[in-house]
Amino acid sequence: MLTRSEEDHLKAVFALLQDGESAFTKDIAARLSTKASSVTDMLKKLAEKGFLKHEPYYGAKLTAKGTAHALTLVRKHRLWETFLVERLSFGWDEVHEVAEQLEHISSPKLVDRLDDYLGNPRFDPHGDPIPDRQGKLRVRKTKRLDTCTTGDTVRIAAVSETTDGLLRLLDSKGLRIGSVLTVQELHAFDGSMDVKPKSGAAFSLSKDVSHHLQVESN
Amino acid sequence: MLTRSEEDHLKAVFALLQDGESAFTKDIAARLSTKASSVTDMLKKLAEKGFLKHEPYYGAKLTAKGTAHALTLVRKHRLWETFLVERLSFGWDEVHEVAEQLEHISSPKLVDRLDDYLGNPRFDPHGDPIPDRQGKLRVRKTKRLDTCTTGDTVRIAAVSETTDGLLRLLDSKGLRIGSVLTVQELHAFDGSMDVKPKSGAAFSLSKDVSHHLQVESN
DNA sequence: AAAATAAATTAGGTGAGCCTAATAAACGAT
DNA sequence: ATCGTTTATTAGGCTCACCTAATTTATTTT
Ligand SMILES: [Mn+2]
Ligand SMILES: [Mn+2]
Ligand SMILES: [Mn+2]
Ligand SMILES: [Mn+2]
Repeated sequence: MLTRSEEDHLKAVFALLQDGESAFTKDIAARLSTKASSVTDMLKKLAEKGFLKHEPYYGAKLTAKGTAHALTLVRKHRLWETFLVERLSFGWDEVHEVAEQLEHISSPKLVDRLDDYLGNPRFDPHGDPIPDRQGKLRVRKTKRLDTCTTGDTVRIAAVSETTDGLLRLLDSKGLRIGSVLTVQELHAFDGSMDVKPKSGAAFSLSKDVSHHLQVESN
Repeated sequence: MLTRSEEDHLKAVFALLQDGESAFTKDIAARLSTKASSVTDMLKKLAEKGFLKHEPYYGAKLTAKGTAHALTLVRKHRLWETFLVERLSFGWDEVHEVAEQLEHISSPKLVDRLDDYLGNPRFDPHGDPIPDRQGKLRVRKTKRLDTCTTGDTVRIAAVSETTDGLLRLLDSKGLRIGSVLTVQELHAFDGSMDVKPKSGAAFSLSKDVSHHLQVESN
């Protein structure tokens, strides 16, 4: 049985490994708003318990056991977010904090029943894939909107980095998961991009925004 | 903000005060499977924070603030139990443990949305009243089945003490909240009682069981 | 290659929440 | 009124999850 703090560290390592090769102490600390020395303590403990390998000064990698447990956390987090949005009418910018608590509720029966109750959703409100009962995570090949070029027509698949501010900005522009956009112009000066939604007038997106939108070809 | 442990202590005091005048250290300890010395520590802390008055050697009483917070916990606990049974098809003997965790999730919006989603239920799966948004607890006047006499016809209103074993025993006899029974005979020897359900054959209930059934006149 | 910088670890300390053992208070029975 | 029992509190110690400050290791710059 892992504590809430151990689970949050494990999840941070998992998230950082999604792209990079290793998860580094300072990045874990930043993600959890804690200090590097605290992270070192925790990495030692998690390594002792067999959830990860800690190579001092060279970061951490998950073991199979660690990956499996991290996937149950991700599954719970995303299922709860889906419940909050689909059933309790929360906004997609209001769920992260609560799901951060709910993901630590320990009851395998609860998770699986919730999954069925929601109709075994494949993606959470932010477009992120939900691991299935066996912990299998279906990864889609998407690209970032800021890597697209003029004329591309794409569909928004996911928002990476679900900070409330970004989500509310998207709301205000009428953008959501599934929205279809055509890139009209790129501005080298500030990296901003003019896009045109399927219906409605074109508008501009800053690099900060387009960088965090995962899109797929339409 | 109270910790999970503080909240559990507060809830124990609240539960013990329902009948008695004061909540005593040893009873709180028994209820939480902890030691009296740990409870003393916690009572001091909760008293300092203004949730209760601790009269050393004479137990604890809740302040208005303490009662209000305890009621939010009871509300959350019972709403989650209702959700688990009504929406996720849990048995009434399977929900206590999980609700014990869920009651500590901190999000006023979540509780109230859940309440609405469930249709503002007045009672939980065990027949216990659910405090409303304002913390008002509607108490019914019920009597224990073991205080009834021959010929009484009553409806089961609630099960006090929701231990899994008792609940499963009731399941096996086809008894649930709302079941109507007529008392046929009392056996002084062991305190057992013969009862006849509305439809079906009469059967016997031990004192251990009848003592924990709250009933109301039909 | 040495020096400067960045990152990580270690050392040592704190408070929360538990424990056991020792002590003190309350209370029922003689 | 005192004794013995029950109950509660205090004293002291442990682990966990943090922290700051000091030190060590790795990396980048000169
Ligand atoms: Mn979390
Ligand atoms: Mn999400
Ligand atoms: Mn609880
Ligand atoms: Mn209940």
